[in-house]
Amino acid sequence: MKKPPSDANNNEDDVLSVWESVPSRRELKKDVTRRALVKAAKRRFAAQGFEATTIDELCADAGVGRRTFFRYFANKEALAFPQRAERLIRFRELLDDAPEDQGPLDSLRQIAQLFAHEYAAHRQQLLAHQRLIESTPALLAREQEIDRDWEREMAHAFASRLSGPDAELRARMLAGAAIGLIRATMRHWYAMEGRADLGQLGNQALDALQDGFMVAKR
Amino acid sequence: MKKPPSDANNNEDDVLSVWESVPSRRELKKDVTRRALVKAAKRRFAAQGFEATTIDELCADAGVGRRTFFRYFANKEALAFPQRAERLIRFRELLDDAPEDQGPLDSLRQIAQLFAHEYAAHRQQLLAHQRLIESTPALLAREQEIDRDWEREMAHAFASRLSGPDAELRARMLAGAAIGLIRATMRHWYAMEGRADLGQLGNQALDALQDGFMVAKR
DNA sequence: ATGGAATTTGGCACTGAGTGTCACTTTGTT
DNA sequence: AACAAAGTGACACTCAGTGCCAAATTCCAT
Repeated sequence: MKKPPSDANNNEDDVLSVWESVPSRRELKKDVTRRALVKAAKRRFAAQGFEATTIDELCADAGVGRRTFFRYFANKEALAFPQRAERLIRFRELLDDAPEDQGPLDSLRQIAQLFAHEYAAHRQQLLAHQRLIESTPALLAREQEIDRDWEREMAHAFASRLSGPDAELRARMLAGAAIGLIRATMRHWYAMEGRADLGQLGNQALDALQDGFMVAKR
Repeated sequence: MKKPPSDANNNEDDVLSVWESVPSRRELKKDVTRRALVKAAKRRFAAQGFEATTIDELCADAGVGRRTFFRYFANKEALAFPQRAERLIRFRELLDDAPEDQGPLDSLRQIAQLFAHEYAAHRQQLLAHQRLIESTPALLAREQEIDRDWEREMAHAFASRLSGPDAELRARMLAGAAIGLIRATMRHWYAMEGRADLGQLGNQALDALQDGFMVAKR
């Protein structure tokens, strides 16, 4: 669970690799177990649905004790978002790596374009995943939890780029509006079975956020 | 569970009352039970916290069988939002009753001002409630579920006021951004212990949504 | 290679949420 | 008063999630 087992003696490998840990035998095995559980979940969720799948079944599939399962995943829902942590980290890095001289929304726009391409490339997979989520209240709740993670990340990144007295507040407001807007956009894309141009949708959405929702006032 | 027990014969009472049901003896009793459960929950959640409170305890407090509890509330979380349905209905009515010649965001602004006043009036109560929610993951999830209800309501109301080809999409985007923005604003207000002027915060938030988040682009 | 320390594992027992069923009671209707 | 409908509570059950502990595995130093 901890990266450096002991820093008394370092292998010579670490000299070149920039602080990337060597996949010790234990780590390898854990990875295998984790993958086995995720794989089993993937199959069973698709075949039987989320709620009808019992943790015991998954443990049996993966050849793992029931108690062990909960050392890998905090709960059944976590199985449906196995990449949650990694994705969040990546998003943070993208935000951090954005050019200093770029406005928050411009950075976000650029990142959105990147994701739009990736999503288009994995369209079928994503559609199936979303169908699972949307048919399962518990998973919808988790998805929103994930959105809050991303919102926090955005608010943090934006706050460091805004100035003024209530920069913190404005950053949080912007992040909140952005994530709400993005989620709505994604829902639309999913509703269209991923046929719409996500990059274009994203731009349209961020345009509105940037320049205002100019709603006809009669 | 159904409003008209039978429409073969109506009491003469119904002639004047505009489709308001008479609180029959059964309804009265159900109301008492419901209130007893909510009251018990209120006390115990405040005293022991949400998770440490067991449904059996609440049933004992209310003098009600365990099985009966689940006929009144779908789950333990529902106890923390006993007004959920009523509040949603009221919000819908406020949206519906908004002047025809008013832009969606202007209607929203007006409703926000109304809520701002009410929230300020019940500050202490709301702060306590929010503290409970924010200390309980399960309740946070439910709160977001409620936000989605409100978002849907807004999207529906906005869609009927927008025109153009993708009015539906723009309505959903606006609603998504609005609810995200409002939630962020509320969090700020709660974080300030409700000392900030919520009406002013709301206006500031909606200004940004209407005129755009003019973020410094260097 | 080997022994001891640290980590991982899985079995067991337990709590608590939520559901199906059914007999019993209460309320409404005639 | 009698019959029907609605509401109640007890029982039994499934399943998620947790604490505990002894056995197994991996790591590390010699």
